[in-house]
Amino acid sequence: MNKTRTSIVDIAHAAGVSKSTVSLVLQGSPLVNEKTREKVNALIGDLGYVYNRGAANLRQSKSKIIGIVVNDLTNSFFAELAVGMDMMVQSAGYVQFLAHSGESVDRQREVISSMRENGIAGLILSPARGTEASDIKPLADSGIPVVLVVRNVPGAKVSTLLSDNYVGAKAAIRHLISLGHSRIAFMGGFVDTAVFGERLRGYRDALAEANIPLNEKFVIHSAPSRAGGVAAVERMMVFAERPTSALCLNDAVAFGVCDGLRSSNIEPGKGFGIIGFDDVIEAKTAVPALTTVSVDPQGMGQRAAQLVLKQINAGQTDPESIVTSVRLVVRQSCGAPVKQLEELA
Amino acid sequence: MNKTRTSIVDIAHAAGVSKSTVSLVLQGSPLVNEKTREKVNALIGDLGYVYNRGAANLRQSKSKIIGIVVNDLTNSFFAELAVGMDMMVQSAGYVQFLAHSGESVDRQREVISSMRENGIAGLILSPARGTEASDIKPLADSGIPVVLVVRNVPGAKVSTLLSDNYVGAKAAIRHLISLGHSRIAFMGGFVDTAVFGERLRGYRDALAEANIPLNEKFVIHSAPSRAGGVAAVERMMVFAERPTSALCLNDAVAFGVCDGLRSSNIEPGKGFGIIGFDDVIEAKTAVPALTTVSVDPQGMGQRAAQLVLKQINAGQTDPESIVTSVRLVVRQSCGAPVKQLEELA
DNA sequence: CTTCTAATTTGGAACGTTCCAAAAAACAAG
DNA sequence: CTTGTTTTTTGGAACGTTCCAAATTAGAAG
Repeated sequence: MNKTRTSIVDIAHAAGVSKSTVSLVLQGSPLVNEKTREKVNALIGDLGYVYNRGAANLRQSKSKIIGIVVNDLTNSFFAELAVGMDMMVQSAGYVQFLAHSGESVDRQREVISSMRENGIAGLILSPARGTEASDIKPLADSGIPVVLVVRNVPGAKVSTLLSDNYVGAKAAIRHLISLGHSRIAFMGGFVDTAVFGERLRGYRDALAEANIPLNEKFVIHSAPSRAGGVAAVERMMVFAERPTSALCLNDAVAFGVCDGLRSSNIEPGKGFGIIGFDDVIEAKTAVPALTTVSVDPQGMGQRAAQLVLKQINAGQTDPESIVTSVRLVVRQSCGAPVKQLEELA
Repeated sequence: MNKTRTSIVDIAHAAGVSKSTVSLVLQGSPLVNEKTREKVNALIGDLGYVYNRGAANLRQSKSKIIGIVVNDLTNSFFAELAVGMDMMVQSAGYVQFLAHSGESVDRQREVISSMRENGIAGLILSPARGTEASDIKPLADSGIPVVLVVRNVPGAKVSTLLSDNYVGAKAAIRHLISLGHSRIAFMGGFVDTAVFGERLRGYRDALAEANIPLNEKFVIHSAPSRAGGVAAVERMMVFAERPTSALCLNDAVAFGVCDGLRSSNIEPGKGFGIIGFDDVIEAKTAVPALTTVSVDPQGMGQRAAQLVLKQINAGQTDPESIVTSVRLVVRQSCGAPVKQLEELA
């Protein structure tokens, strides 16, 4: 309703002091007299003053905004990641521009440039598939800290926070082997992503380690989604010699694989061992409970936020690469005889 | 790296014109000569100038930022809602502060006030449980359009966009009755939310309509989550006379109910009919595919964004209340003999 | 070459804050 | 009552834009 919002000079005038004094009060400076501080604070409440952070940012040429771009919010792994970041960011007194790129690099570019115009202090990016170093370069060059999370971008000279995909996949396969499986599939994912490559490498090496020959047909590509899992099973069913278990690219695929098996009257966890990757919240409550490589997305989000906040505060520091450890959580879907926990470094 | 980012006066100087002219170019004004426009645009590219929207906002005392607060991003219904909003907001040339309240009113209050300091043009709020009208009042009073989505807040004099929970629930129960069920449960949800109340009312009325007496025990409260669905089934299993089907508060609960039934060796869709509410993406691909009341969260998000954008552009308008229609999507989980589609107004 | 009009450009004030150097006030000591 | 010291307060410039009224330039007509 108010034509013009009340500003610092309005309350200064009302309190009979200068705007500088009010500013000092706002910043909690110890320089002001206790009496004036109280008077000013009272007026602030009465007049319904709201601080204009934009103006402050302009003057100080810095901001309290962190940009976050996530490739797919509807995937609960990334949603949890976002929630973790949110927690950290808010409690550090920052706010976030949180955007969803929907795996579109164009969209992502637009969003990043819009964030740039709005003056972000740092950016956390879970890049869309096909993101190139040049998409991030201008931002990074202008001195804004950038943290890449979950997926790496080849050639980008910025900080990264990735999970240990190789070790996780290897541990999962070892576990399946220890349960007596030898025909083990790898399901889901597109070949052009780094995550897929690393997990596949873990799969291969673990098989090699156990002298199990690799059957290329057992690497079944599909969309990294629930629907993709269903599709992968359909593809598998026509094989003459079928796998008896599978490591899935992620939990979404694993759930899809369960769905697909049921459609073919195979009971997941009994007739076929399944291991996922990520450990989203539903993994625990699903039936059968999903054996999976836990990545702790929420914790990862928090760490990413911490990292970017650290870099903002430190001015400019060198890019840092963190690999977060990962652990296999054994539940029912792999058909393990007993419930047991295996920890990894 | 640059000590100070290049501003409008830098390019003005380089181009040998005044800052006003550059500003005109930036705004795409038809007043500037084609030659100067080109020269300026070239320099903008060369010098790596980035527009400072904050400064512009300060001058014009308006902003291109929309605040969005969602109670639970890890619930895929709300995640999709957020994605829908995101699409609309971005394509209107706005950016969004998207925050997650985690069902905490305190958190929500903090977040809203922080958004206010940062100068949002409008707010879309999917309120945390227990939100009161007073939490929104100051914002609305200061003339910032607020749209409440999914959940209403009693006493708040702002626009709302809600789905037709009553009609949807009624349709679902009618369908179960038409399949021959008479012992129908209502599962999931806490009694203090409006959504729960409306859906429950639809359940009651549909039963009354068919002269089926209401068994209070068949209304089984639980958390509105997958885990809550599992819990509800456990509670149900001890009944002497058990329901043969259930309407669930939402899809998450419905999936949990499926999980719970399987644990008790009941095949969802065969031994027990299940209907969800929301129609999240996984509903279609799950096994059995979930019969559910489709709310189209993404579309709802888009409409909410449109509404708030409309109000921003229109200056101040009266609060508007929209109820979005809803339709029953019949799939496998209700045990329907044939696949059929029933449309509602 | 004037004069008139249309097209283009331009200084400065303003937006709401912070920062700085300096002024004013309060207090202490001589 | 000085003088010195400490505490508190204060104008104005600055941040990067937009807006306005006014100035300048270009073009047309006489």
